[in-house]
Amino acid sequence: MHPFKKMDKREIIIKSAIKLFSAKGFEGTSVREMASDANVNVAMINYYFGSKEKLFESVVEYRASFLKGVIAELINNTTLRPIEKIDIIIDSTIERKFSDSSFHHLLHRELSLERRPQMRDAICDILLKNMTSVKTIIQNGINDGVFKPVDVELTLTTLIGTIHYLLTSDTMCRKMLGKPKGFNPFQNKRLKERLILFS
Amino acid sequence: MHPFKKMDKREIIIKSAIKLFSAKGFEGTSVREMASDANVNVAMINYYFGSKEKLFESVVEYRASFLKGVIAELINNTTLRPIEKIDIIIDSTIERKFSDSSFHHLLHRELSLERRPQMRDAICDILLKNMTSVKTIIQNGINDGVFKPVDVELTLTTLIGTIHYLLTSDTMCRKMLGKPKGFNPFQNKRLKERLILFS
DNA sequence: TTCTTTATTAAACATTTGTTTAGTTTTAAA
DNA sequence: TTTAAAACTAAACAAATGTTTAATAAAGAA
Repeated sequence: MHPFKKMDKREIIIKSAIKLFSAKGFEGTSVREMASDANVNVAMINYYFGSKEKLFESVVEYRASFLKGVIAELINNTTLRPIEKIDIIIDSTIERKFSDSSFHHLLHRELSLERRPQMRDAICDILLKNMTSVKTIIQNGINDGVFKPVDVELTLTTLIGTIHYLLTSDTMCRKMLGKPKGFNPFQNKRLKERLILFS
Repeated sequence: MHPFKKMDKREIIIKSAIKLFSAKGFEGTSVREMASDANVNVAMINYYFGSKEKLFESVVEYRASFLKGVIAELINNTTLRPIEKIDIIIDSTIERKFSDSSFHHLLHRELSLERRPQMRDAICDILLKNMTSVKTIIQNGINDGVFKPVDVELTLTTLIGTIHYLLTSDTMCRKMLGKPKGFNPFQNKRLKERLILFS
């Protein structure tokens, strides 16, 4: 459609979109806000992306392909022990999600809305892919007798659920743990070790 | 402001607001939608509530005072064992949240938005009250030597996080567990028992 | 009844929304 | 340099938004 397009402004717009969508939600952000944040004419958004919805899809696409490489490598790795693999996955998941928690919020907020179901399913499938991979690693650990024969799905759900909850409800968590604003619960070694114990 | 107001239509509007806000978010829902859903003139919303934001506040207020009684009773109860109290709390929390999961979504979606910070803090404090109570129950169990001396805050966070996650990401969870749409993970006895084990 | 307050309505209001148009500048290959 | 595609702009567009207004209907007390 735009075979000779420059990528600069496209990417600038996407980055502004990530920032504003994350902070204000889909309907809460106007194309004019995003345009001015990106120092770009309003019409550029429709020029590059076609519509606001398409821009959102591009945002998800832009961010979606970051973590999958880590897991893919670990699956085929035979030198690392299963528990070490889980450790790495937890580490990188936590680090990445926390370093951009507003995007994490955006994702799960849109995931919970009834509008735009095709978008929700697309996001779902992307996340599900990584989960299935982690499931394989845990299952391998069980088969090798390294892990206790736990309920794999529930273990995984508990694991992700805890991380997810700590991120989405950080305000509440901070209050509950009596920590000041800006406190990163995942920098707490003890907490991470306890999370790992569940596997 | 409205000393002789009838409560009928007010409540009808609030119920429509809960439904639509839950499904479409704050900005995603128009006052006209809510008015027509409640079979009420658009102006009635501003007449009764003053503004769309005030209506939202009323919605939160309307729903906020439902569960706190259960926990308050359990705190003073001396016949039930701590583990039984936790069981009851988990049961009622799960049942209530799942029976109206769309409201749960609404709450945590608005909790994650940066706009309307005073509203977010109000919601936070309400939820925090119940949590602190549960914390007390767990702590009592530890002091009496019934529970292992676990990390109370983290245990609680894990507990709530898992429930929260199962609710907010039900679509994904269902896919992960390979269950059909409409499957209620909390009807699964085994899952509930496992959750209780964490305490 | 009369009279004042409350409830309700349809219409208009001013903004903001996403999108398009029509025109201009830039770019780069021929 | 010429030329055609791409990048970009300011302005206008139609639709939807939250809110207000002005008027009327209903209700209840005097």
